[in-house]
Amino acid sequence: MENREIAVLLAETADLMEIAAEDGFRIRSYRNAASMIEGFPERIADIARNPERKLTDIAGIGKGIASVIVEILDRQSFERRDQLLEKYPPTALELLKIQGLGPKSIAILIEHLRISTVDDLERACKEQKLRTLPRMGAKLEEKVLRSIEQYRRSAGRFLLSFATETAAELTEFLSRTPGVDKVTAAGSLRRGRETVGDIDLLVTGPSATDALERFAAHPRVHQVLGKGSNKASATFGLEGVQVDVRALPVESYGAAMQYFTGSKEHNIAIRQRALKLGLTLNEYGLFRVDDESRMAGATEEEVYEKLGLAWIPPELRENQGEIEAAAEGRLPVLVETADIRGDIHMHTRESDGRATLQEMALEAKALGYEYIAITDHSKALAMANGLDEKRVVAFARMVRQMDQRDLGIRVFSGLECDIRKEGIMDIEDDALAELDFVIGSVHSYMKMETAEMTDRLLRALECPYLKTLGHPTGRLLLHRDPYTYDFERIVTEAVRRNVAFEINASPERMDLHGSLIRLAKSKGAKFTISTDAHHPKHLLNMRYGVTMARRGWLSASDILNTLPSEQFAQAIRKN
DNA sequence: GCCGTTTTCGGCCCGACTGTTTTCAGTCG
Repeated sequence: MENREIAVLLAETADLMEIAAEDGFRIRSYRNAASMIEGFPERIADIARNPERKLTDIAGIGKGIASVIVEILDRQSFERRDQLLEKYPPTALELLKIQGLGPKSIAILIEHLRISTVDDLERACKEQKLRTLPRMGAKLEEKVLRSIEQYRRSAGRFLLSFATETAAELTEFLSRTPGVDKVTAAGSLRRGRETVGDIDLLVTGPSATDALERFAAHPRVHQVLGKGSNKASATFGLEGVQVDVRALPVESYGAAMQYFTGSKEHNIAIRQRALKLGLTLNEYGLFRVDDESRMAGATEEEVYEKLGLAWIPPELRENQGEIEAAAEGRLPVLVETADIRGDIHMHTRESDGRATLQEMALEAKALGYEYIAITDHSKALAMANGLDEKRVVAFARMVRQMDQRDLGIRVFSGLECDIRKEGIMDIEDDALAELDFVIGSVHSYMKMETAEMTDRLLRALECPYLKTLGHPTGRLLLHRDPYTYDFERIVTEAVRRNVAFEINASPERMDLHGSLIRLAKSKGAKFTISTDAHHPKHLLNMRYGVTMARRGWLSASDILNTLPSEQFAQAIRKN
């Protein structure tokens, strides 16, 4: 059983406990344990099995949850969860995703109206049954109906790239308000999560509140959800993403940035730390508890500093050890987009790309890269006009004979070679030997059993020409789950064979996930970051790969394509 | 249910907004 699955069981149980109105602190413990487990770099199942290790050594896991985990590993559930599921239908968890309804209301709806699905809820609203219940009225019925519509339209989450572009559009728009000095995006967008639920924009300046009016009147605002003197909320654009704009006094801007960037878990830990120092932190500033005097608030740096911490990059703020690292001065220097010297996964018209090698190379050069690798598909992807051995060899020769001085950028001959069902590389070794750089990727049979997929990848790793595993988990965000295999085993074998892990920067993939990157790094893995571009404009997506790398705590030295061209060529030379 | 360099018991993060109220519970971030 994987960490993510254990975490889901604990988190869902916490939700049910909330509906059952159990002790809030106990619920928080379950949630906390779930989030620690989800981000934990080792497999919890392995630790539980190892007699020399103790689950209770993990922060947030004590005796109670340790025994729950053992039970989960044994039978995929545990006693308290079973009891709650007898009382409440599992579909009740979906109701929690409806904005405006919380656990208390849901408990009442289940008890009085036997509501268990979103469809039930919609019917009850339309039949005006909610208003018969305590503390519920006509306005709530309307609000819930709107929330249901929103929920169905978007499933509530959006790609980071979409949120980034939307935030940029609105930031530009709001910045043009007279008397507005600064507009900044906060929230999970700033932390670089691969999907975000809503967009938080913070505005400051002498007339910051004018920006709220201006926002509410924006032609692409779909529906204003609320507007006061400090905050305006609205759904925006065709997709209906929720945007919150907050106006803040300049002396609170840093505290607000800290507060609204989150994560929730990070903030709780930070505020606990503040209390231990006799301080209290809220979105307006850092204050002494005894005389309420202001200690900090204008900038984030000053808030962290007064708490005895180095400034923590937003990508790390998940309460996964970053606070301890900041206290001890051992935060990593994270990789930046400017560190990347070459994009080494891209396609051309030779397979399913939209541009020629020259067009891709010129765009890469314009972006300041020193080198690229052209990595078209192999023949298994017939639909993509993948290359067979003959074309592979011809392409490698063509690149070798090409006068690259004219292009002004070095071009490595590469291939994204399909890893076939049995783990065999799609192209014969003697053809691969002609190339500078081979990526191995899975594109088919992604629903294999874990053990079978592990064997498949182990077999692929035996190929002496393989340099990188492309999009290593195959996930498509909001669309397709990652395929499963024994990740640690593959990491160990990849490290032994000097095969790197690709961090695929395509906004639909952002594959690997941050916690897997961190796990792989802890085992000594190396990485590449590439866009998998099928068009020159896709080369701009590099930032999303770098964001993922940062969420995996990587420095430039962990990443092969931060090397200068000659050293990179050395690094990918055949073993 | 977790945790501890004051503690193995008694704490556990903080504030705004809203709707349904006549003083506040519930929800959200």
